[in-house]
Amino acid sequence: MALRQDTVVRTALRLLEEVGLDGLSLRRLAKVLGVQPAALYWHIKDKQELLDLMAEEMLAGEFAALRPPAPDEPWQDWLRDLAWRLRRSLRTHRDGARIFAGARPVRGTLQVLDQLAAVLLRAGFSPQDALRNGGVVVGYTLGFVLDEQAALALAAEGTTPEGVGSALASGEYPVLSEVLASVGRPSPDADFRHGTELMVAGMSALSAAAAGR
Amino acid sequence: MALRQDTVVRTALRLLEEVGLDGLSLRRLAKVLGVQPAALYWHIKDKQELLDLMAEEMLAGEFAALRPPAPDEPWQDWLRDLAWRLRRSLRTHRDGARIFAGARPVRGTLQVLDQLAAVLLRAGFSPQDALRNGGVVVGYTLGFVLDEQAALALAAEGTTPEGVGSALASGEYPVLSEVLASVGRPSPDADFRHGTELMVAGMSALSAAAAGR
DNA sequence: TGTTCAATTTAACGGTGTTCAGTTTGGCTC
DNA sequence: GAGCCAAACTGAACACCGTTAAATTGAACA
Repeated sequence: MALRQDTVVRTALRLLEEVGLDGLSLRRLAKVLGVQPAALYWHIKDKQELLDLMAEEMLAGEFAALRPPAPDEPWQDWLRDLAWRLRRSLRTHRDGARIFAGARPVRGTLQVLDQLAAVLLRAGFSPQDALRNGGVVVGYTLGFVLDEQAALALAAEGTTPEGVGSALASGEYPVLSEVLASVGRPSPDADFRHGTELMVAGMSALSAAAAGR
Repeated sequence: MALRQDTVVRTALRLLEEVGLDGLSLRRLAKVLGVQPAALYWHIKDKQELLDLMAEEMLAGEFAALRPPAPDEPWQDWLRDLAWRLRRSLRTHRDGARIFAGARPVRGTLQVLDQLAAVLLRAGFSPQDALRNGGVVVGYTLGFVLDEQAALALAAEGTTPEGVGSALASGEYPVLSEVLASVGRPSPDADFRHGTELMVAGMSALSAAAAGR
């Protein structure tokens, strides 16, 4: 039974879940596939290409049916939804954000940016602002999930023993530790919601300022 | 003459400029230092620890004298300045954003977050919002420079031959290509300025909404 | 039945992070 | 100055890694 590229990619994504990005090697992947390492090079050019394809596959899951906004749907709602989809597709694979960050611009990304630009244009933004606002959404979401998964990996390997805990307890960051204590353990979902609201509000405010001038 | 940790770190940063993150190996670093590879392990625990220290050193340059806001300085100005400093410190080293993204939370980051929280608190934000808004600034900036340097690396290795050019020309992304054509080559500085303005406007809008309720 | 060609194996090359037992070296005390 | 001790480094090895080239399988087709 011949191997196909997409089974290689899908298996790589499954293996990723077990071993993480740093543990993902072509030799290990080959072993899982029951094949010699060199055989992979028939299906992919590079390890980098494999990572690119993995990034694309990650997006494909969530954006396969990326609907354009319903006729009566406010652009704000559509944009929030897109940000959440993007976050989810990065989050559903271990180290997903790191892979995405290291991948060459993928078909999936371009498609997302394309739709993003289209919707924002129709919402009345200038081409320039449509492009930039789209970039803000993607950039922020990537940065957010990157932090999120870094914290997750840190917690997984040992309760962040000296990294953050003792640094905070050391009293070197008085405001931060007090704020953290008064707020309680933050909820990533709520934090991200805050971020999306912030962006939507910012876009409205900026375009209103431009229009009123 | 004995080696010291900070010469190791500084030399690593210099070497990084030549070879990039993917080309940075301990053996190569050892050769530059005129030392056997194993000697490095006297000064650092891990390659990861070296990367963490490099991330810290990167921030140290720009934030060594991070001034609190002047008494009469609006928080918006101070915040814009901080975002620009952060971006600059990531940009001044090749692959800086990737290193920062892969590093454990560093003293420098915590210090930045601490000051950020302090300033936003004084500006009248709730502890919760101060924390979240700080996270937005850091997350967005990281995501932005990540994209920026990825594009830079891509351009450096060969005019992005099939990656983006042909994909755009293929007509699969009509809106995006038209917008790109009409806008012209975007300026990263102007784009980032747009992002910071967006965030500042968003923060004001959100807190006004909360206050007026 | 013989040929072609996609798909894979075998074998190797040079490089990587990391460990460990031994050796040098510089500064301190006696 | 002699002796010591710990810090700093060497030498050699281990187990991996990505990647390449040539040789080999195996099935479809003429």
